[in-house]
Amino acid sequence: PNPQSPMDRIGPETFFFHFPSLLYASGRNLCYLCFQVERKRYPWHNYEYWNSGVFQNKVYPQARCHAESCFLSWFRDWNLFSYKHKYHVTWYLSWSPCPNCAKEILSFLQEYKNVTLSIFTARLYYFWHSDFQVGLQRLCRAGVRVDIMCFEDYKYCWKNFVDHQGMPFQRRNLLKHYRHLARELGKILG
DNA sequence: ATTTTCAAT
Repeated sequence: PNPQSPMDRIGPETFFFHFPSLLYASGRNLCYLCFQVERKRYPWHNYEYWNSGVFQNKVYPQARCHAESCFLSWFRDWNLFSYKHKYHVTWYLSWSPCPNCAKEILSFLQEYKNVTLSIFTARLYYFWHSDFQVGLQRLCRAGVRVDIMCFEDYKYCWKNFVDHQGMPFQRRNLLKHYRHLARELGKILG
């Protein structure tokens, strides 16, 4: 699958359907990945905003591409990317990474030592399966920040990744099972 | 509430 360009924003209805921190999230058969990339050009500089957008997993006739994988191939193939600068990537995911994606992320970070990653996820994907737990543990051990999306994260996403047309942020049920999921993640990561 | 969730029916 060739890398596709990200979207700028998603609609409010998509955000409110796909991003609530539900424990039982039937019908969320897609995954959204909102990303922001910051760049530090010189060691004595601060990180500055560099790029942002939204990926959705893709289903090709003969292959599937999880949202994380879409981002990574886009980032790899991106000509403007430079090994000379440092990058910090932030993801806001509707589902946390599966074991395969965790593996792919880890080898990406092995390859690009100038990139660091923070993952904020709305929900934990199959969190009761041990292989999914191990994937998250490995990410954490490799220095990836892994957290459940909190109120501020939702507000940030609304502002930057939702086509809100001036509508103020509403929390609705976005944080419904936040505490439960944060506890589950805490148990997984120790 | 021990679940179906990067679809399959």
